[in-house]
Amino acid sequence: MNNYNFTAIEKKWQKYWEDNKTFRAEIDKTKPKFFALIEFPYPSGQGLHAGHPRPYTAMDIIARKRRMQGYNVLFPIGWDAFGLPTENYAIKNKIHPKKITADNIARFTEQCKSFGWSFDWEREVDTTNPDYYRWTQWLFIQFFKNGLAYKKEMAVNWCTECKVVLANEEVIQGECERCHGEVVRKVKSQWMLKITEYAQQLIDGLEDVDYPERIKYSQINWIGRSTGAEVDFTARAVGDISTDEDVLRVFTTRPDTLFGATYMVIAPEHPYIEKWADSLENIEEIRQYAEKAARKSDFERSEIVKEKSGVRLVGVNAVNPVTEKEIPIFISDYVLMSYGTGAIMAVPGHDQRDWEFAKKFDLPIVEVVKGGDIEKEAYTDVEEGVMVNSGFLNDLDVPEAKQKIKKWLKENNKGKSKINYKLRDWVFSRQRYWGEPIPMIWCEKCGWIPVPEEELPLTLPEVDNYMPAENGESPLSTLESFINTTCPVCKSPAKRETDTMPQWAGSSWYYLRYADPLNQNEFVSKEALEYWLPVDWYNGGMEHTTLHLLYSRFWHKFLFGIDKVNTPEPYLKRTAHGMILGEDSQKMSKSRGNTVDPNILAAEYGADSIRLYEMFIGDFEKTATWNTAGIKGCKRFLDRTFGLADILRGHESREYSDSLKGAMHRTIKKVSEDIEQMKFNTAIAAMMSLINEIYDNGSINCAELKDFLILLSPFAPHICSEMYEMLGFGDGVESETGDLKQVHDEKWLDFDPELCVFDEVEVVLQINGKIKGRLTIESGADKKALLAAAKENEAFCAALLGKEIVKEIVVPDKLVNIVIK
RNA sequence: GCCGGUGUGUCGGAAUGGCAGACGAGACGGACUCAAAAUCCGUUGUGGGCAACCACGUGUGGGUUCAAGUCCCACCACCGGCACCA
Repeated sequence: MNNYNFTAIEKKWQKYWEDNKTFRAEIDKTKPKFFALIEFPYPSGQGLHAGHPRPYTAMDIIARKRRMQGYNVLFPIGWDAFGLPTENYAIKNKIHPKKITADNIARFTEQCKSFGWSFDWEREVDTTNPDYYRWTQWLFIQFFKNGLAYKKEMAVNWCTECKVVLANEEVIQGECERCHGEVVRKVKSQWMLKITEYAQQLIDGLEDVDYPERIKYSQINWIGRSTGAEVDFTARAVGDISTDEDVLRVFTTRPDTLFGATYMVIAPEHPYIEKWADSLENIEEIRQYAEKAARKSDFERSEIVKEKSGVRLVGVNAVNPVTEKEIPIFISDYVLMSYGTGAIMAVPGHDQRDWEFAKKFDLPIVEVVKGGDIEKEAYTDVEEGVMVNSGFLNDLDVPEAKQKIKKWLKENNKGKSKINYKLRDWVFSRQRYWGEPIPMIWCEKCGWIPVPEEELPLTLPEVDNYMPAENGESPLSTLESFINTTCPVCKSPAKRETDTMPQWAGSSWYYLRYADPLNQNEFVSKEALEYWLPVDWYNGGMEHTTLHLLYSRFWHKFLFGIDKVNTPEPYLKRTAHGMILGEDSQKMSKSRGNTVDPNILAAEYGADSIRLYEMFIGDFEKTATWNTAGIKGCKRFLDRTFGLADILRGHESREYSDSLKGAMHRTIKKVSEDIEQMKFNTAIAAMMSLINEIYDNGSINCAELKDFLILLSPFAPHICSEMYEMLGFGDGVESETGDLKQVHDEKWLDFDPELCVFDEVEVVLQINGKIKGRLTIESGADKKALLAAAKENEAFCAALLGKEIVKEIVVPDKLVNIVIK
């Protein structure tokens, strides 16, 4: 058998698809639409790597199948092109990032096209194109106008290497996600987006979408809802009744344990510390502790997890609102200013951290819930346990006590029920060049004013040096011509914001732009929106679950709220693929030298072989280890597919032959169902089994080969198109020559469930669960017939002879098991 | 520490509670060839036996069941996420 000439074939069909705009998507209301989305790539200088083709081929298979099922498919591609690596490369090589980006996109485009993915290339978007980021800026202004973008002085994560502010989510174990530089805390004025306002909606919305449980679960955990109560304690200087009482508010999930609160702890950054400075005898010690805590990154703060540290505020005490006893106040870095109110009531009997702290500082531990041994550890069980030492709460169980104390707090104006979220607002400012300029103007008289929408895009100006300024500000801050402007409201001199947006900005709404990428008047037209949205199926990486996926859901919910989009959720269905590791089972990286260039392999084995291999490598949802040797099996399978032409018996047959009919129907069923569940590996295995059976059969007829090509075409579209044309398949299968007939114009195949079953099945005969023989019988035989047939089996009978039968288990088409004594 | 996931031949991996190892890779033997590659045929979990066959076998230990890779309990290892969240 000759190997097929994949180089020529793949070029030919790629050119055909491009010339004929085969995969162009246009609104057609006579057809159901299907919006298939992949995570658009960051066009890095390294080019496509082995990880890209896996998710892209997977969605391509689904998109191609949907087209054959009669859907009008939108399957777009674009470039998430702002970002640090490009900027760092620009700084190092003194090349404009725009130029680098253009080169990278050109390279990526060529590489993507050589895999034959059925993208609509006319809808390409590029987040760095002013026609695109004009609308990213416009969207920011909508956030601002609706009170969801605000500036805030805050301690931020500062990467000492990149000299840039990072979002909490970009800090990995105290290191910068990108450069692994040390991250410390630094106070800066930052633009923030109020994602917290959507915390509840982001949780609730998950009920209506088809996401895997593990994704819903991580998003819910990330948002971190907890229900409890805010309780107002009072605090005042010791022995000085003339001073005013201050209200020290805490958040607690255990208001039922209020009688056990024997001290309080506030965060080192708590504003009351300076307010109370005059009353505090040890203010210097307190300030020193606070300063030390501030210098530590969150990582370092959490590293000292075993040993609790803190300083007592000498001179100010608090009063527990129910016991009315005076209790001490401490500062400690285990209390975070960013969560709750920055202050806690400490209940050492029933919270392990408080318990450890109390042991260290020798503070009273009071049992208020019976059930544990608080000498040894805190008793935290809320399920069973009865209140004690708790005044009017005594003898209630925990849930009852929670209800009663909340009522009491409300009636006595000492607090109220409260829901808290771990989710924090999104730091949206970057002091970098290669990002969308934030379209805001600072006017001494009018405050922050957005750039008038008709002046958008606010384009990135040319600079000589892309390096952030030494003080950490954006390179734009050194550009007088950019900074100086006039206030759009009062026309007096004003200054522009010099921060740019984070990379997540452009990717938070790109799926919307795909619906209407060339629109110059709106970010997307109503008509396009109503036809194409929401996205029907979005596949991407697990690593974006709590970042990109949550951010874009937030933007979408905001837009839904101001009536700019028509659905509450952007994505109906989300799936996640596993990563591809290098041959050494390590994450692929240039420094490890274990990267794989899929284009080099495609040149050697053919794009269809690589597509197939990446789908065959293992369970799509799990990480997989690359093994170049494994491609051979897929290449052989395609060679054998091409060889089917040699054993084709004429062009007459319109129906499957008796010898292959069952196998054909079974494979159609298996492949159809497996694609829907993204079990591509077993779908391919089924087709391999079928081809083995065809070769065992010795020949194939025209109906069988044509349908085999239809089935395989989403996986290996080039070879299938070629054979389809070569063999003259199409409307009339008898044609010998054929015009350019395209396999993807065919209808996807149906199967007959009745024909999927085998005529005969082998049934296992067991005695006490041990296999004693096998029996071939027509499939579907009922229990009685099966048992009777089993008892006629000689070896089986012999084993049963003279034994007492206790039980007979018969499973049709599977087994007969007889339990004997 | 907490949460989630995974653990099956030499390797990648299959198995609605019903014949473990589909499919592929690799290896070995053979055919073709001057030879090699490619291709084709066969063998390939472990131990025992000339054989048909027998015993054992899905991280470890227990349990449920006529029947467990699959369900339950405890543990171990690895991978990923989170890091005192009141």
